Amino acid sequence: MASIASDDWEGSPLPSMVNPALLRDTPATERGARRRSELVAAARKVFERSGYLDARLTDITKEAKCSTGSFYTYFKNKEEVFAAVLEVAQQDMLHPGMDRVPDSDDPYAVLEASNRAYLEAYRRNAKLMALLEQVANVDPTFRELRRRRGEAFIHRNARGIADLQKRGYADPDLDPMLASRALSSMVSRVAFSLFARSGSGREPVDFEQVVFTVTRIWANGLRFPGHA
Amino acid sequence: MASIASDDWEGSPLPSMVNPALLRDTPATERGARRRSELVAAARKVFERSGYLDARLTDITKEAKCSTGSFYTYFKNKEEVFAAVLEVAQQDMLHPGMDRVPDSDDPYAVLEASNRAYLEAYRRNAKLMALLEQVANVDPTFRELRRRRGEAFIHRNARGIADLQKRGYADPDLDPMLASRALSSMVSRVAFSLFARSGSGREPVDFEQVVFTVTRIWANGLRFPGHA
Amino acid sequence: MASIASDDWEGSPLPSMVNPALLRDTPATERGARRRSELVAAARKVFERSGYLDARLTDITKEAKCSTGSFYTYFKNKEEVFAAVLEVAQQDMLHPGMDRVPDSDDPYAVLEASNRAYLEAYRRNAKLMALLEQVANVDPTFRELRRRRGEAFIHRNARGIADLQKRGYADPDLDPMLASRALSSMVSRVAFSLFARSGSGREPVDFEQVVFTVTRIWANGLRFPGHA
Amino acid sequence: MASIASDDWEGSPLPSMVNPALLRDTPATERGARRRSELVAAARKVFERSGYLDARLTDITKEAKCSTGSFYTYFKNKEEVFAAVLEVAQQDMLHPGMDRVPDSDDPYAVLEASNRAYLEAYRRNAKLMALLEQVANVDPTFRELRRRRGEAFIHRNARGIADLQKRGYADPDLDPMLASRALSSMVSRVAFSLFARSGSGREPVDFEQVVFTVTRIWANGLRFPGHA
DNA sequence: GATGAATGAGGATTCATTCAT
DNA sequence: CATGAATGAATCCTCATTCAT
Repeated sequence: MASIASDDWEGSPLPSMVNPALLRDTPATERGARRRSELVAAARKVFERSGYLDARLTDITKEAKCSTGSFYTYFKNKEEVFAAVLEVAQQDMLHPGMDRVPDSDDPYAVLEASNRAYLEAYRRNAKLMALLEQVANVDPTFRELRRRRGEAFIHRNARGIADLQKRGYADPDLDPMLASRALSSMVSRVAFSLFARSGSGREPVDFEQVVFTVTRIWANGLRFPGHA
Repeated sequence: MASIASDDWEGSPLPSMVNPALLRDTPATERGARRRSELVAAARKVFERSGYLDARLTDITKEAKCSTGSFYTYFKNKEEVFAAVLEVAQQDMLHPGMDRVPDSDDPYAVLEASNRAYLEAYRRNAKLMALLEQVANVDPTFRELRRRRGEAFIHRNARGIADLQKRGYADPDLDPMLASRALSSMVSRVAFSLFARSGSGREPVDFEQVVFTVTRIWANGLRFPGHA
Repeated sequence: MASIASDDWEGSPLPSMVNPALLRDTPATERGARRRSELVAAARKVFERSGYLDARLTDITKEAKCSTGSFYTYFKNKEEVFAAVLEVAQQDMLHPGMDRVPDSDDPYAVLEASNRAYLEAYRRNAKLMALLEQVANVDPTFRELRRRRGEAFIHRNARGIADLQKRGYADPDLDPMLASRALSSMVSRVAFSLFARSGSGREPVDFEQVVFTVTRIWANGLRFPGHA
Repeated sequence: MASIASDDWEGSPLPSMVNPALLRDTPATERGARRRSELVAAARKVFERSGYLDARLTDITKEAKCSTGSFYTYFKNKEEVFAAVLEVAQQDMLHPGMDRVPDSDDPYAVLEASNRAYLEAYRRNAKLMALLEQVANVDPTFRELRRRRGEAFIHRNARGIADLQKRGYADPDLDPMLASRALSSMVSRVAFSLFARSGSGREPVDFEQVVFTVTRIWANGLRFPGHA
């Protein structure tokens, strides 16, 4: 039970996070590769600054100091650059500290480490996650992407829960799938509301306490044994 | 502890769900009132069909069988009709079955009734909720509206949790505010993912089981006593 | 046998020459109708001046002294204005002098009158015909339009030829359909090459001689009797 | 009277069908020659597939498996490749069976053989002919090319007709030039409408019957003697 | 000679909002 | 109050051609 959030895609088991149909061939020359990177970086900057909808293609090219045409050498449209931005971000979101998770027998410890890793990654990429949320609510392609990712997590966590139930470590009355959906949603949503939202007057939260809280509720919720 | 979800606005304590600044005076004549209603109904239909962004004002006037100009007699812009649509929907979202909630001493029963009422209302207005989600991610006004509503719920539920803790009915190690945020998020997000998303291949869920699951996890999560 | 040309649409039996799908509703107000007419007139002028491909929508609106947006109030795109231009032109192309055709028993006289009427109409609308030729070679919609018109004529003339054959007035060895195609093509193509082409160094032709020639060849070709 | 169609260029008396100004020097190396051929072949394929206007230069280079830059080594622009394509096609259009035409005294036999040869060549190169038609209606250079060719044919055939008239074999009332224009147009246009148009629901025609029909009408039209 | 990345002018189209009738 | 025509700023995208490598 190493991943814990739904509606998200951290720890994706797939080689590429985004629909490969949205990605085209790698540039042939090195100059091309460099230019492409510049565009992706510029796009991320612009997206994070202005949001997906308000980002104009010319903003991106201006930021990348290149012509409009060059943009179209590498991407078909805004959707496609955004996919590329996500693709790059995936490197960072990919269980970066998962190795630190003790493969111990203590389900609580595993859960906590897992949650911490997830929340850290989320916080690091908060703006991008907010962006994804925005885009998913606007572009069917990314809505579907988000949905599929979420379901994958829910299924994975559901298997973990079923396993715990079998071993007598979790409330047997709960439907694993539904419980997984509820708990996974909880984590991802807490992350979103605490990190992703550009807080108007949001007071900073104690990160460790967030980890503790979601982990504790998760454990309690399933009735992990031995946590008086 | 009668309300349970965050990021949402069911059970709003405020007289009007939406920023009053967005609402203008009631039309003088009765014909005016009727025309306004027709426009709001048309707007809701169009919004639900096409989404907020893709809805054109002319779609709405066409649906309402009136002229473009008339629209501006009653609303300043898209934002304002959307506020009016929400305003109307609030009638239905407002704890419609809250009366049925037994004001018993059993926190579990109260919680379950509360969750059921929330989820029922959510399901009834699923399309509109999805819409609000979409708009909130696009229009700062509604983003702020959603945020404030959510925080209000979280605060209310947090008070309930603190109270239970005081009475020895809930895990004293949890921070009431954070726990509330987590659990409230869980419910609203489960509702969103099950009801609001136009599921491509979503299999229908057993509504009662959803109620049971979120309630059970909530109770477990807080360690309600006496639920073997 | 009153019509004689193929690949063309003079004397169309249909109420509207152009695909009705390309035409939208009539403007509601009179001002609208006027504006629409102005745009159609402007479009015709621009098309004849610059050709279909080189005509920019802004040229048309500039010529009509109205804004870009107004264009789109009445037409969806260039294709649609062009259809409207054709629609208007049809009034003039429609057997304008057909009444003068003596309904005599003399097939030759009928044929000659028919050819004269056709060629006159063609000459009057020469620029537009050249335009249609150009557009048909570029836009599938109009290619199909031209084809259907042409075939209609060929069929009609084929019936006339078959009738003459039955009455012993025409070479019985000829296949009516193929003969019709050949002769109809001849007339329309002669008209095109003499009138429609913006002649660089074209010397003017004697119109009556053209009428005589195509009629004579047509009659000879079918072996009308009695024309020593 | 060996050639019979106008608006076309079969049987060209000129060494090169296209304006020599459009053709540049032969490549020096053999590799260069091969590359050029590949480009021409690719261009023809692309033009026939997409039409002249929709053909992008990159489509051609992609088809030829070479770089954009290489294209410009051999051609100045689209116009120039198209000229090269025509140049190559000319080999095939050149009266390939003209030798088989019996140089008999029977004008009808000569005419029939000539028509057959023309129609065969047209059918073989149908797509290219449709293309030329398209380009001629768009590009002044090729419009002029087509016109000049057509006029050359008309003149040649007019001389033939005048000769027949002198020998008492043809209707003396006809103006040779106009009659030639009409009859030549007939043949080329029949060929175009039967072979060049990608027929939506075009039923296949009996080729020999086409030859017979146009020949018979031509002969009748001029009043060849002895064809009861 | 070959390559393919870079350029950027140019045109179509949308739709919220105004205002004359 | 109702109507619906008029407006035009604002962007996206194409693709022939050039030129550095």
